[in-house]
Parts: sequence; C-alpha cells; structure tokens
Amino acid sequence: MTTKSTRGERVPADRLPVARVCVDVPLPHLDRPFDYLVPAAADEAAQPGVRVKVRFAGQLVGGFLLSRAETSPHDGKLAYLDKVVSAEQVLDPEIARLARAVADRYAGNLVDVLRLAIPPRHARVEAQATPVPAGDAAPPGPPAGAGWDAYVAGAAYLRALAEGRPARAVWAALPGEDWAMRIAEAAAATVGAGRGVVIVVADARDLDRVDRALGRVLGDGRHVALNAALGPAERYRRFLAASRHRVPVVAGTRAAMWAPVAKLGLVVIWDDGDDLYAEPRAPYPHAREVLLTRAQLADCAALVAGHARTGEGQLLLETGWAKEIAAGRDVLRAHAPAIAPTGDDPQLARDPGAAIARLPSLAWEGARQALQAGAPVLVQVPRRGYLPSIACAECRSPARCPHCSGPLGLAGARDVPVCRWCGRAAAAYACPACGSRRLRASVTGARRTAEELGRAFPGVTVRTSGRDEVLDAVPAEPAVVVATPGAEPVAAGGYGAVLLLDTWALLTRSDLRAAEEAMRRWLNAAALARPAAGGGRVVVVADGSLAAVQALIRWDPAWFAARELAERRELGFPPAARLASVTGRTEAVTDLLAAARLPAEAELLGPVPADGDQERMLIRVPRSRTLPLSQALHEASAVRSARKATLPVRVEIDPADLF
DNA sequence: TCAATCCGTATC
DNA sequence: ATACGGATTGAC
Repeated sequence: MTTKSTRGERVPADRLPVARVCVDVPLPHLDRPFDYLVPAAADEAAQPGVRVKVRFAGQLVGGFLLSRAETSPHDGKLAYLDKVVSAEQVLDPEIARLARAVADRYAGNLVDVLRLAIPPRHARVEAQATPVPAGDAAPPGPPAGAGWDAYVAGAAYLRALAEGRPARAVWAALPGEDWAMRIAEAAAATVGAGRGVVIVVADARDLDRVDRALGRVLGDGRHVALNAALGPAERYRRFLAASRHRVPVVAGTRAAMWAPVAKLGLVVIWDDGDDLYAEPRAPYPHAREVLLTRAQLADCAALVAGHARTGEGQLLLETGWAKEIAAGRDVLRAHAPAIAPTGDDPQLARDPGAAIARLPSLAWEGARQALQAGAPVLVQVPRRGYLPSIACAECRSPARCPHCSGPLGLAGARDVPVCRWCGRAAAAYACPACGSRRLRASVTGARRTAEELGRAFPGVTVRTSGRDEVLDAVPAEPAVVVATPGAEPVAAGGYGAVLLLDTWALLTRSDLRAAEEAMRRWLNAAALARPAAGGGRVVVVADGSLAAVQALIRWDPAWFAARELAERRELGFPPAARLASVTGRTEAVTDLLAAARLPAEAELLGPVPADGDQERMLIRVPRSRTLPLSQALHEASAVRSARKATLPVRVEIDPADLF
C-alpha cells in the first residue's frame, strides 16, 4: 500500500490525480478538505473512504480520503499523499455526507464526527476475512408482521417497508409488547425489499433483546450487534462485517447509528427519550437527530419507537414528517394494567425514620395480592444524586423564572431563588399555580428500599436491580424486585404489581424534561405488568392530579407529549425552539460571542455560573434558524482558533443538561 | 544594502 | 505543531 519511492520519482496518477482529504486536525478553522496529489503507484488503493497519511503543516497526520478529482481549486502547489494506510474503504459515502450534515448542525468539525462514526483501525482484524457473524442459530421464525396488526397503521407500515418505501413513523408500543420482536419484524420486511437496516437502542440489555429477536426472525448471520462494551478488535471486526456489506442489519447502542449498511432502507430508535442517546463527546450529537438526518439524506424509512413519546417525537407528528402508529383504545384496554395513584405525604417521605410510611396502604395491598397470586412485584425507586431544585411548598409546581422560564435554584446559603439560566434573582417569587410564596428543596431518592420492603413482606424473596448489578429477567414466582429506572428486569408472564415510589424526587428535578422523563420511566416500568384482566396493577405514589400521573393512568403518552410540546412552545424550549449553550471562562465566552454573527432573532440568556470558574450563556433562536446559529458559532470558534485563543469554549446545540 | 531575526498567518 | 513570508532591525 505504501506509495513511498525514491525522492523526486513520484508522478501523479493519470486519471483523477487530486485527492480531497479530511485531515485529522480538530481545529475549527481547518474544518475543510485539503487537496493532495495521488502518486501513480497509489492510484488503485486511493479510493474514497480509505485512511491516508499526509504531510500537513510539516507534520505527518492521518486523514480520510473523501473524493478524487481531476483538478484542484487550490492555487499553491499540491503535496503528495504520504501513504494510503490501507485500501479498506471505512468511510462510506453515505456516512461522509451524514457526518458533514451532523457537524454543520452541531457547530462542530467533520473530523470530530468521523471519530465518533468510525472505530479505530485494527490491522490484524482487517487482514482477516470477515467471518460470518455469530448469532442465535435458529431457523427464521414466525411469519413477519402479525404482531403489528394490533396497531392502527401497523400493517400498512410493514407493507410500506416490504415495498421499500420511505415510510416514517412514531410508534407508541403497547404495554407488555414484545417490542424487540416487532422491530425485528420491521427489519425483516425491509431486508425482504433488498434494503439495509440500522437499529439503535439505549443500553446493552435492550441490545440483547433485539439481538435475540433478530436472530429468531432473520436467521443466522444476517445481522451484527455493535455494543459499546466490545473490545477494539471485536468492535472493528463487526464494523467491517457491516462496512463490507456482509450483513444487511446492524443493531447496537449509540455508536451503531453510524454503521454503514448497503442501500439503507430503515433506521430505528427505541425509547428515544433515554438520556444515553446524548453523545458526551464533541460535537455532542443526539442519536435521534443523527438517525432522522440519516433517514432524510438517504430518503429511507424511519421508526421512532417507545412506550413513551418525547416532545421531539410529537413534533415529528405535528409537522407531518412522520405518521403515528398506535393502538386503538379497545386494544389498549386489553393490554394495559389497572393503574391507580395514591397520594404520598411529603412530611413522611422526608422523615428517615418513617420507613414503611413510604409504602402507602394501596401500594402495600397491591403488592400483597400479587404475591399471594404467585406473581412477582416490581418496585421502582429513583436513583439518588439529582440536582437539588426548588418547587412550590404548597402545590409542588417546579419554580420557574418569571423572566425566561428557566429553573430556579437556591444559590449559596441564602434563601433568594436565582434562575439557573439567566441569573436573575427572583426575590419576590410567588407560585403562578397557587400563589404561595413558600418554596422547598426537593429530596433525593433512598436506596434502603430493599431492606424496608424485606421487613414489610416477611418471608418473600427481595431482589435488587440497579446500576451495579442489572438483572435481565426474573421468573414467574412471588418475589419483590426493587429496581432503579432503566434497570427493571422483564418478568416471565409479567409482574402482578408494579409500584412506582418516591416519584417526588423525579418530578421536582429542575431539569427541563423532568415530567417527560418521569413519564417515560413510569411507562417503561408499567409496561412490564400483566394486563388488568390478568390481575396486573400499577400503583403510582404521586398526586393523581398531576398531568404526568393522569397520562399514566389513562396510558396516554400521545396526550402528554402534545401537552409538553405545547408548553415548550409557550416557554420557548426545545424542541419548539433551538437553544445553544456556550460554556467557558468569562473572557472566552465574551470573546466568542463578540466574534459570532448571530441570526437577528437570537436571544441571549445569561450568564450563569457553571462548573469551576466557568460561566454559561444560552442562545435561543426559532427552529428554522438552526443552521445559521450553528454556522455563526462554528465560524466564531474558527476565528478564535485561528488566533490561537487558548481558553477553551464548549459550544453545544440543544444541550442535554438544561438543568 | 544585506542578512539575521521577529511576528503573524496558513497549513493542500 | 511547523514552515513560510513579510516586516523589522542592526551592522557595514
């Protein structure tokens, strides 16, 4: 592969002698292709998508060959490619376009996105022939699609996939749904049309479910699972299985959204509200947005799925970009458990001595009956560690800034609430819902629940599933299963009862998405219960008049999402508006914003203090101004980096943590 | 007048 | 990071 030869003997390739290269230098002002000459000896290997080494500003750096051209617009003389690292075309043209679009949208660099999209090379793996991937050896299973008949537009959607049409849907999965199997069926329909599929789930446990379902529906060797936990060799091996088009279907956690497949026909994201979908590395793209962009660019089908519905999912429906797939009320009634609220007493909840008081009698009774009937009981408790926020002491509405609707917090030891977004003090705060002027801090959840419940139900097995140790499944026998959100094991035959405790801690988080997130977690847990006809019941320990609780009781995620979106329109929050955050030392933030030619509609909020000696500014624009905003911020970053500004500034579009 | 050095800027 | 060009300085 080496193109090195004796000095001076290199000649350019006859045809398309120019290689357009994305160099591995993550500086915003160098975020554009650079042209190099292809030595004749490297002509064959220097195909679009290969890794190359080039001399750039005196240094040897890596890069990706984006395309070949006959001529270059560059005035100066071109240098030769130093070498083609390997002939493996790891950057698919579809992914190259996607990565550029994502970089543009998130005010980031192409190289940064490519680093997220393409796993590090493993030469030994690359030299091997791609093996047929291992999977559950089983003959292709049930006839695809029957399970989709329960949904109003379900059968039509599968038909569209089978015909290779770019159908886009937001799917509200029924409680108790074998969603992994439905997704596998959708994948099979798409594969049947000769197209590829990319499926993204939030964590390893969900991936296992999808992996098994795909094995059953597609048979062996038709898909790979890309797990973030894989070692570098296996990760690259599976990436190559997709990249070399050995499999039509890729399923995986976040990074799998970049997986190349031949003739992409469908992208799927399950439970798109999960915060694991927010990429923690620059430029911080969200998996849902990446996949929707991908579907848009590839003109393929998309499926945004979950028991819950996010504001973003709702927006896709309201703008007409996607169609709804949901079950009718009668079908829903047949699948849903009986759900009832029971008030909690905040005084008792705060008293560490009142252990059993956290289990109101309705919840206790529901659990007891389920255990007696021989069924397991799921108890969901929040994880500790949420940011303390403040809420009305009377009606518990989260306290929001009268000026910009940002969350109020208590700064320092004083009692004056201060907005976390715009920094204004709200000394005269009165609750807009009930008029009360009394405020209280929210409490965090407790982890002693397992022991407490052990005492509440003597003789019953108590199992826990949480961050440290996650249970996949529990048998259909009496047991109390205490789990944190996202770690709920599936129960064979469903839980007899699901108890949602300490909801207060979830609902009063100062996060913009607190209610949406609480709703999502409750629905995901409640979906594991048996149908009401089979004795399944859910008890949510929360005020029954709260909208999220109402939506849960009626199992109406659509109503709740529409309400949330309407509220965010009112308040100017994402996804109804676009927000960017700029975080860094004061001088740096000021410097960047001074250089930024922001859209005329841009509204600046802040500054507010951030970690360490940093501060944060928020910039709000209408959704339609997203690209001008990103472009302005990227350009301003470019000006700073060209000037060798040393103080770092972090730019995020639609930041995941809006406090 | 020329060479050594400094500074800013582009990096193909 | 490094390399190059134009400006600047200093010695003859």
